[in-house]
Amino acid sequence: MNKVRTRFAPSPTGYMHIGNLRTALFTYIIAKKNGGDFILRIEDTDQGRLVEGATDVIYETLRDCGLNWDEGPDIGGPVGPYVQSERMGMFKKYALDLVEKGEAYYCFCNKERLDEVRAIQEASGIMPMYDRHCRDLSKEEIEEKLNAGVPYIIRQRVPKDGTITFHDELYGDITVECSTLDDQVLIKTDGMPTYNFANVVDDHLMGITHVVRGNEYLSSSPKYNLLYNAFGWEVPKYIHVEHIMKDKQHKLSKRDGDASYQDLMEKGYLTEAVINYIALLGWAPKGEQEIFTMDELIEEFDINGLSKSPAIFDSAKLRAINGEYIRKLPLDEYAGYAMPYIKQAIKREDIDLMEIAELLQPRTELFTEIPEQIDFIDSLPEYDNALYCHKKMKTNEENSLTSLKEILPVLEAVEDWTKDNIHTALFELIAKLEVKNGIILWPLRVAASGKAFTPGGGIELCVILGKDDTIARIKKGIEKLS
RNA sequence: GGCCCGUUGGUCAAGGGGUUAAGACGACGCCCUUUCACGGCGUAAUCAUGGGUUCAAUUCCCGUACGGGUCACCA
Repeated sequence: MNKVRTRFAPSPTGYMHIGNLRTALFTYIIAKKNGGDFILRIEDTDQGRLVEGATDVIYETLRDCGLNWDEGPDIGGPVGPYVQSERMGMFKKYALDLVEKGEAYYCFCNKERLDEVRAIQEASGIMPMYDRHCRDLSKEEIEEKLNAGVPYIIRQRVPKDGTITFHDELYGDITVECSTLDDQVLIKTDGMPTYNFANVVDDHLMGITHVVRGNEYLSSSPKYNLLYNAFGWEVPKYIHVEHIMKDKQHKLSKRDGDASYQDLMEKGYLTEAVINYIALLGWAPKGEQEIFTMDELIEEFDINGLSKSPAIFDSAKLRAINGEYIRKLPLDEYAGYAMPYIKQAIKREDIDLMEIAELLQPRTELFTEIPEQIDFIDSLPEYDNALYCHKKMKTNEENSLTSLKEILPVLEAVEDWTKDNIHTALFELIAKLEVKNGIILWPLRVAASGKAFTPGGGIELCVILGKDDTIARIKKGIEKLS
């Protein structure tokens, strides 16, 4: 049995769409699961879309994600070149070979005639298709036009009737009528191959055994098969994967700023979490485990778990997975990611940032949200007295005022401002007053932060803010409530 | 429009002729906790629809609706 070889063949657009990344992931996993090779081929023949530095985006993203290729433009390999623009010269002879076999033919129709034919077809409501005007030209006619230098293209000679069946590993056998298939162009007027033709030839020449690609190619697969058959080449295994959608109707799109790997990185997601999440989008593991390392994914992956319908991208789920990854991080590593965001919100210098990081870690789902979580530390925000009212704590503005007044002298009396000492002092107060913890601690939190939700409780806030600031904020609270 | 593919809770989805139709996220409730979060425990679903086939269909077949894809000398 041949060694498994898969390929990822992106166009360098300067942008790594999340759907493409997922295709790359599955492609990589299928190769590795079978002990095979993962090949990177850059399809850069669309001059119109060429973007400076775009290939680097592909390299960086793939490397970040751990999708390391065994052969590719930068590292070479036995079946290079791996950049499609450098392969352009080699296709014509394969097309000529097909002409020789009667599987393809010269077509001398010019653009004008083609447009005309199409216009008529559209007007009469039939599917636009080449009318096969040049399909049966005699040898002499062809000779003559060739000698006269008439521009030509080469078209595939699709059978006029009968059916063609191809097999997809996920969808099974799919059969279509040959009569619905166009005599597609293989070689263009400029002598260059069309995408579909180049793809078939490249995949064969590179020994690709499993073609993993987006579902949009499902419809053109019959033509691919016809081509493989015409050459007498072995057809690779096809695995068509469904799209990732924004909602039921719309694909994830560039303009919404949430469709690329880079977008997600900017939003504060971890690479591992993104990979883990997109693996789960449109693929279901056998067991109940959901968090996977790359090695585990390779181990667990099974084509049968792939979904045949589009999946909607759910950022809430991604957040949750991201949070899980963040919580598992060792504190120093967490701090490495979080510190820039912490520093963004905290400018005062009497704060122990590491302590903040520790408090923040179990409460972080997105690094980018850190600043707003801790913006109360530098300066107490304006807040509404309504915050003092908490039904479960049974607090209201009145008893909060009383509590703050009780708290003030107690905290002022704390000499050594440590968590333990503050804790002891406050709980002695709670015992003395014979009230529930929340009666004292909820007002304290609100007065200290001006927020209902904070990293850490009232006591932690006291420690972070320091004695002077804490006292000042309590006084402010008393003032507001009076 | 022709052709191809699909349709299980708000989302990702398991399952696949007889089941209490998994699990996760989200939501809600409770417990734990000095609040939030974390953690723990719960609650919520006539499997798009109409016909068959069958003792029995969410699972098989056909139609309908809805959604997606594709119909270039673009990749």
